[in-house]
Amino acid sequence: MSRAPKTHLIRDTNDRAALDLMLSDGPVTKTRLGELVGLSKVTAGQLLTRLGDRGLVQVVGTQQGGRGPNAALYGVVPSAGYVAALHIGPDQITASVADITGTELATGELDPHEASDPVEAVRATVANATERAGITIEQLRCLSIGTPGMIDPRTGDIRFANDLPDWRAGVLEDLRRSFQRPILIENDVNLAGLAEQSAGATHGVKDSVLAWIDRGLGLAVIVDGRLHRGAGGGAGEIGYLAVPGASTPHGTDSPQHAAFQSLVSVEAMDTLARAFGLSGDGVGCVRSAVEGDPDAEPFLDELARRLALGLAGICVVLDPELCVLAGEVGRAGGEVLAARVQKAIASLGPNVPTVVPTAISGDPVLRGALQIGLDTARDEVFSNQG
Amino acid sequence: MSRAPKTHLIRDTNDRAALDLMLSDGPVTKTRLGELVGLSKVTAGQLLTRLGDRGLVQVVGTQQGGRGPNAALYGVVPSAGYVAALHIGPDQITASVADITGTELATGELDPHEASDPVEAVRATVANATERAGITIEQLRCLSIGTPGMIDPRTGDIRFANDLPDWRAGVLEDLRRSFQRPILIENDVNLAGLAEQSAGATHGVKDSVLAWIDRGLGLAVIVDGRLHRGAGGGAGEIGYLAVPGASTPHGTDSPQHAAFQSLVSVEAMDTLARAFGLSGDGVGCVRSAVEGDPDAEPFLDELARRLALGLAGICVVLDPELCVLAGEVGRAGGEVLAARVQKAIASLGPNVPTVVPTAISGDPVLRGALQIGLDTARDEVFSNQG
DNA sequence: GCCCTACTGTAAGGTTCCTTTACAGTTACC
DNA sequence: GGTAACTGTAAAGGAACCTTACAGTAGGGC
Repeated sequence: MSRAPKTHLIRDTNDRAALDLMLSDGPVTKTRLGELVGLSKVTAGQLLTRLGDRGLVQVVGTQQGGRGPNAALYGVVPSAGYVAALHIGPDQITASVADITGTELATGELDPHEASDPVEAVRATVANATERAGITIEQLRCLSIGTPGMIDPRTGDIRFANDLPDWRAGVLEDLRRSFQRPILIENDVNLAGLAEQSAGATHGVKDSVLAWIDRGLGLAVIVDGRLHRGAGGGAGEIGYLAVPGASTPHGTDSPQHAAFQSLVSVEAMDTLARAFGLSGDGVGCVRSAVEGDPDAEPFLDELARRLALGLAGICVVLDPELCVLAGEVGRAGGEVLAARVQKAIASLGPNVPTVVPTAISGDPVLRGALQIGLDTARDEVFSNQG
Repeated sequence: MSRAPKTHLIRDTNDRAALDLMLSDGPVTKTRLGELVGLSKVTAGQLLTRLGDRGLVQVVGTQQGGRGPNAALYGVVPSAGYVAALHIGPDQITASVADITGTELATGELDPHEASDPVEAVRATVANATERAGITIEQLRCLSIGTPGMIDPRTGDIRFANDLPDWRAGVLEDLRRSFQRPILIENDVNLAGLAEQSAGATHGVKDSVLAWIDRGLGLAVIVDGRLHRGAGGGAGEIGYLAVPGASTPHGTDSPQHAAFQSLVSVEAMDTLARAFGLSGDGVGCVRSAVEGDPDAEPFLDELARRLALGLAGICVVLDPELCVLAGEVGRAGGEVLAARVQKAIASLGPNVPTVVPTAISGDPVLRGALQIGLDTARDEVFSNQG
């Protein structure tokens, strides 16, 4: 350990606790801040003066009502820093810009086919969003990016993303060089899991999983309140999961033709719907079934059974408290599908989680990306090192 | 956050860091302690005086060599506390007594059929071990117990243990009443995983799993350096894992006839050995194969293939860095089996951990139980509350 | 054999950070 | 109009750590 003055540590900790508190609970008075952080009124006042001098907090109003003078309310200065978050999909790139308080200022979009390479695509989308937000790219403290594929947790770089041919190892370095600031790349499903945890169905739950059922299949694993990425960033790649009734997967081919992926996913469900004599695509049939169409009932049961086959294995390994169904299929299936999946899991093993549909509105991947971007931006802006 | 004097926290932290350091690195001088904990020589001296007054550390010798006066070496007082650890098996109960430094003083054994109930069995075995260690039961700060079955992480009580009919919910309460001190009950496979992590193959590894292949089948999941128990304590009950090629499990029957358990385990291997025309039991055949018997080769290959079918699913979900094969089969299979399992996993999915045999000698369950017992005893003895 | 260097261990004084106490000033309620 | 409850600041104090200083001890070089 460093021989550094250890007493600074406690002040830094208190400063950061106060900032986090103002971010989560909104503006507070000196006295209330002291109570919440565990400091005396006097020390809380000194703390706020200090943060005010650094330009991080300001008086944002006065508290009305109650006896005595109207206490000043202190809040975090929104312009202390900005972040940009992106969701990279095969056919669309979405960006969102927010200030340090987490307030979303503007969004931007781009068709990736319009850009020659990832760096150009990111730069164009971010430029679009920052312009609408009325800030410059230079004011961004951090860029966070959600993509399909596997990210190496050691380097933070992409290992491979099947659906995005241009996004391969080295992209991180290119982006860092181009933007000259922290860049975070994270798997899209993992980000959806983080979004669910910070503002959705798994909020406050220690151990949970989020199953992403869409074109691809994925799983976000939350253990003890933290996202588990795995040694090589491959945790949750359940498209490859061997499931009884599917053909045994082989090698590291695309999971499209392997295992769990062959049973569920949007494509597999289209096929399944036809097999049940239904018209329309799989997701449409899920919606019909949820809305009460009796013809689509057996189809929904079979879908629940298939999902349970894979999820039961996951529950046997992890025993999560909660299992969220997300992605287009999870959202379409809603409470009805979730209840059936839970029942089917119960028939397959001893560990039965509560199964629920996602509770995030909007794009959960973008939301999660914003989350991790804000986390690192705050670490940077609020730290006393700079 | 309590309004309590926050400044005590830093002193307590330093005291504890010093104690942990003396436990892991052995006796140290004042000056060296200061360097390692990050304190000045003066403060380190005050710290040691304080801990000496509390009877926790003492001078255990002097450092020879080097200039100047021979510095006094300070170490933790072994008699500051004792713990007992137990491993409950269907046919044998083993106990081990250690002092607060982790030095094992004595062991004891008992045939559980000699005792009328769990409390009696534990009391008799512990009495045996403490007597041999030259201490009394009253000197024990904590008892830790490893059993098969599921433990509820909320209450710490047993939910059920198929192999131990007398060990059921309520045992924890009975033991607490009888011994009037902290009692910890933990799943045996989880304890083996902890032992492996603190002194075995997964030492220093953040994400790992330990597969226990014996009469029963189990998995210890270590995520980010910490044991993952699951919401209901059911994480790692992989006997129920659905695996292609095994019959689909059903309900919460004993896993004996279900899924992964039906493919591997000592009994399944006996059957498998006969099917391959081998004489002797399954474990014996594993040993023969490892020692180079060509007739047993195909048997070992099939065993590795079966293990990989289940482990591949686990790797797809968790992507561990290391996978340990433990239990009687894992130990017998050694490096040879581990290498084949790793190769087989590589053919089944994208996440391939390093597969190794257990590196713990002796009873890993007892070792793990001692570990958690020492952890809580130290928390208690070293805390400043009492 | 002597001196220098490097180390131990303690004493004295200083810094940082937080706390309590005190008080002047402000507002709501009775 | 008085009292109670609150805000915000000033002054004094305590807890924990730090540096500096110094007396004393052991090894190494000449």
